[in-house]
Amino acid sequence: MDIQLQIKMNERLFLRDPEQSELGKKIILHSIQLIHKNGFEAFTFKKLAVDIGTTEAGVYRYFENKHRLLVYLTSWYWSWLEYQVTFHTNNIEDPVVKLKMVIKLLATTIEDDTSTRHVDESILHQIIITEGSKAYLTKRVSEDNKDKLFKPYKDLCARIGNMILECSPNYLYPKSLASTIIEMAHFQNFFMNNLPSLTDFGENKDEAEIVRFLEDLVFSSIKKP
Amino acid sequence: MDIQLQIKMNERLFLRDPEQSELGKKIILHSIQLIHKNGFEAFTFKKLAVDIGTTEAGVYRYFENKHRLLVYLTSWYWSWLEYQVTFHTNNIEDPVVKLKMVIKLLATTIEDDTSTRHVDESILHQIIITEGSKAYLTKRVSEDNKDKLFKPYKDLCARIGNMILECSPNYLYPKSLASTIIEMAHFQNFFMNNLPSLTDFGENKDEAEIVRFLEDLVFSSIKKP
DNA sequence: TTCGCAAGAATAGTAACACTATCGTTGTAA
DNA sequence: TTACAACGATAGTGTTACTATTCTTGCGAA
Repeated sequence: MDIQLQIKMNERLFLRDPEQSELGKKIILHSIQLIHKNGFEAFTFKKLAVDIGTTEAGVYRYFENKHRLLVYLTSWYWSWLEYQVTFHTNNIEDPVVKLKMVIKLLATTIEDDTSTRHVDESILHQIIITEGSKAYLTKRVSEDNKDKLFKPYKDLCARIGNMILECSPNYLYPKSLASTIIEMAHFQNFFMNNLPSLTDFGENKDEAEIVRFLEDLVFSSIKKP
Repeated sequence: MDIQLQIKMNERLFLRDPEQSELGKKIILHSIQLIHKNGFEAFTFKKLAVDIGTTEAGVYRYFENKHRLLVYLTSWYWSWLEYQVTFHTNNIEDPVVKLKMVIKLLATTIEDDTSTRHVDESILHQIIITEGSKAYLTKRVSEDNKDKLFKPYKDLCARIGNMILECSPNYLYPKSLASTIIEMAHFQNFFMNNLPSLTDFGENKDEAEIVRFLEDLVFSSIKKP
């Protein structure tokens, strides 16, 4: 079975749809590699163009600027992750089991998904950990939000919020708890690997411990008194 | 009583100590205003120099580059906040009351502290919310960490972790919970004001609700079963 | 009183970055 | 065959992120 997964992206994210051409796919593939290698600050369209074998102008035909490209990548990631969540929680009745599955998906490094050939999800996951929040921590948030650029993130958050309510209909902060899980799944991972004294996982550097921490956090909070 | 508070900063943060001269203090004061106004991405030493009435080269004599200046500001903020925590929890015996005070200090906008004339803490607080994590979300984290640039952040985190242990000596994740509180105090605030559907506080936009959420999160987690 | 020096002002210069514009080529769909 | 879209090639502009040099001023020690 060789099914290719295509994610429909918000058209405001790009000037020309990168999924629709070879050059476009190369831009996605190589930008992920370059950002992962040098970090978003050091990433430029010039370097990307050289890497691909095209020109700066070529890249600019697809994306307005590098920030938009980052928003595109994060957006793609959250959409893909919501698909993963849907897929892996399908047919599970117990909302507690569902929520545990979500936490695992959020906090565990994913193996590369072969159904999306031009994206390496495990590298993208690393990028989102380090650069993801830069997509919205800007003066442009509100504008970008009006253009619905953060919809995938918000959809995922809403879905997790609903699972929390399924577990515990009276819990007061489902959405905030959902965004907390999402952010902390990434931040605790970053801290564990880079500033370990901010976590309790510095010794083993084991993602499974982050999962346990998050499960403890969530289920203590939503359990009825 | 007119007592001036002076925070001893790590010398690697600057080339020349900005606290020791008028120009230095102006750099701090105006950089806070400019970053708040235009965001860190749009902030440049050129603009800062014009704003102050000096030259680019003048600013470069104090700070290596704008990232270092950001690290300086965040570092200053965390030191100042730890001082606030020490001050406001002094003589409080009950660790639960102490922890509640900390959450309040973290999640509530602080009035300007007149004992530090060249820093407006309430604006700085806003900056840390939006730009704070950019100080460490870089490829340079490990190097900067070796230079102990994040010590104030880590100290605060350790202190809160210890309070958590005072409340509940058997709790398994005091440091991770501490960093979670710190980060979420800021992120939930940012979300509330910019991406409200990621929170449960969009209607009233009241910081007190963030405090209640965090208190619920913390005390549910550390309460013994 | 002047000498020496550090802080800052003034100015200039460079490489990289973030774009924008123009023009020519090529493949393909009408 | 022709018309157009995608891309390559090239050029150019203003800004950013620095570095370097020279000059002025004020201040403390000799």
